[in-house]
Amino acid sequence: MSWTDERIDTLKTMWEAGQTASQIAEALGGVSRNAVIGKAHRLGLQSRPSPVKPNEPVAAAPVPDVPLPEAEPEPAPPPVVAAPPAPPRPAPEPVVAADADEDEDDVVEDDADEEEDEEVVAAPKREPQPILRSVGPGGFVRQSPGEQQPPSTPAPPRRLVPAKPSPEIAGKTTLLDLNDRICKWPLGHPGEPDFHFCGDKVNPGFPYCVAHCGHAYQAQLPRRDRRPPPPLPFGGPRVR
DNA sequence: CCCTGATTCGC
DNA sequence: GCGAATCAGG
Repeated sequence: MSWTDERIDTLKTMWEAGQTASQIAEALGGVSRNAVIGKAHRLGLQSRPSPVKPNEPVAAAPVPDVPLPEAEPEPAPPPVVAAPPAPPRPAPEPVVAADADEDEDDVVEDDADEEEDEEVVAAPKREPQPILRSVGPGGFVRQSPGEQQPPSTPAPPRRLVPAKPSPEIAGKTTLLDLNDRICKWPLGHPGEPDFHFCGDKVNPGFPYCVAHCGHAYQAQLPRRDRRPPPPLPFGGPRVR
């Protein structure tokens, strides 16, 4: 694979959106995580908080010694005397109940008021899905060599709550929502306000849902009668 | 172990 | 320019 404008655009967009190199590589397809990172750097994309990167080299000139004769009234540091510090901070007790002490006399009528009792479930850890042999709309059959992950426990019936992105993009599948099991087919163009992804369940084994697999994977037709308008994931060349 | 990004270096 | 190999932190 080569770095076409589209692919670079995708890389930039996703990188800036905070996607991991692995995710980007997977979305792009045909490239490794390293390739993505390498390219990102060559493009001059700013590195995001990486695990291995404490801080700047030695920058800070070890400011000489500022004796500060009469410095500020430094609160007496704990005179080390084996004084078992305060173990305070009892249980923070994750309170949810707003008022329980004051306002004992609540009105006794509205209890049907079910606010969003968000049950924040940890980030959707991506876990392999049971691979199901699938057949694309065009009748193609995926015959992957030796890359079929073994089945694993299906995700438990958890209710995922979106981290509440921006109001206008609510309901849309954004870059941040991408994972292994939703259709990554792009709708719109990166950078545009309503750019989002299909978001349907993927055709197992593919990055797109069944419908979009139909667009992405075309049966090879004789050159003579091949359709010009190609798939162009991620919007393809910007048309404005 | 897994993950992450950074860097190096042969191509 | 590219990306595998390697490194190193979490």
